[in-house]
Amino acid sequence: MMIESAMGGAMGGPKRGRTRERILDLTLALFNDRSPERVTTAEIARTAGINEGNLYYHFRTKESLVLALFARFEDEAGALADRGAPPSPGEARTYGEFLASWFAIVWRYRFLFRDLLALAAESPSLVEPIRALSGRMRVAVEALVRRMMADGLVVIPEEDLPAILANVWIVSTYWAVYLSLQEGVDRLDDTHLGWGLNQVSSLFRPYLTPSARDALFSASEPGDPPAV
Amino acid sequence: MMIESAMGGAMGGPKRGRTRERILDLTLALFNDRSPERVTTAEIARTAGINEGNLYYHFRTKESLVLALFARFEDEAGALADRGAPPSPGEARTYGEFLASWFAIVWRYRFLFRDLLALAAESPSLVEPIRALSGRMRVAVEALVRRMMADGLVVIPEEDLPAILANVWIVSTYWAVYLSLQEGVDRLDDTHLGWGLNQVSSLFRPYLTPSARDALFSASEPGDPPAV
DNA sequence: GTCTATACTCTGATAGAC
DNA sequence: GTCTATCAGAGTATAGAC
Repeated sequence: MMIESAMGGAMGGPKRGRTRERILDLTLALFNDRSPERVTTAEIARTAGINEGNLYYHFRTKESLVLALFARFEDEAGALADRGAPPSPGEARTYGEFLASWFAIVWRYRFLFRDLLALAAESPSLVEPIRALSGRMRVAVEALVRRMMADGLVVIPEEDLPAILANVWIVSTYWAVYLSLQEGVDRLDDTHLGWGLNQVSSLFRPYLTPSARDALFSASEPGDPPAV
Repeated sequence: MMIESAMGGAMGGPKRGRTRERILDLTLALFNDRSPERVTTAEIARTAGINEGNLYYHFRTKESLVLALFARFEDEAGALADRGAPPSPGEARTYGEFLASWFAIVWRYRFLFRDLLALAAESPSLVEPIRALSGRMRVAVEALVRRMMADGLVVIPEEDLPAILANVWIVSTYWAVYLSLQEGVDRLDDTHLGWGLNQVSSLFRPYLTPSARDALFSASEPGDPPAV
């Protein structure tokens, strides 16, 4: 991510110590397509065009691949969470953009979310990081929503808030499963992100103040049906 | 379920051709606890107190165990879906009870929902049944909601309905993951069902007419926090 | 119906030459 | 850094006696 620019000259060889990154990239793609359990190290090596022994030079265990990808994800998600709410509080559109950023990250690393419990069970060292990150996002989302309330964009009874926040987490994590299963979408792509965003924003819709209804989520085109 | 009472006398031997059912029962428990992928046939046999060879007499493949359990689930879910909406339309409480029945079934067979996509990938013969059943429930839920609308319990703009129905599916399927991950509930049990029910009903809450707010979901005690 | 013994395959992982 | 073996273990499944 920030390593790219740190490399010296020598653009000659297509591989310049980048094998590791290449492996991670295509492993992410494979894991997203199926779960890690159903992707073998042999397949990863073959896809990378290298030998299995070589793969194990770069990653001594299969789990370390998952760990490395989680670290990548954590970097991106953490940066977003720390950045917290969007810079200009009054600007309604930015809320939607924050949500869109979060969605894009979750989408990029969606294999992590397909079966979080299984992931935690197989990589116990991930249990705490997962929980921590999940909690961090939960706090960020709550802060965001409270700012929306303070800005008068939305009116939510205090007692309704916890349930809504939990539903935001659930829907923003698992909308893709619904889409691929119920709507028969075999291979999801970026165009379906808008649909997921709409599902989440629909959780807030009944609470929106009239003025906010127009401004909010205008970036994600609320009414869009999935491009199936 | 209805076989129990059909058995003749001979209560002497604890096993009376029931080994198969016993296997299914404990396999369901094991699968619910971890996914099928992480439960071995050896473990199933050991838990059943029988030999592995014997297990293979009753179920020639591991997949047939999953298939048999899905068939069980399908029976229960199908019966509920066909029964459709509750008998007495005017009675608000019955809507909540229908939802509760659905929840109980999903809960009993929760391993099927933990990673539906993986399940479909590994048992291609389940793809259509899963999709069909999922669609059937979708229709049943929509009919239910429309009756609630007709009965004046709830007021939902037509354009909001599709998103809400999708969210009902998503939340009612994956609330348990949120609970165990975010709230740190290690072993979920029936007492947490109320929490899940509340999450789903909270999707309708802002649309409820004042009179319905009191009557509806009174069985599930809306405000209940999870008994963590 | 149940057990013993065994076969076969897949997969993650290691050792060591180049 | 990369490749060629090669291994050990797990896990599904079968054959056949009782």
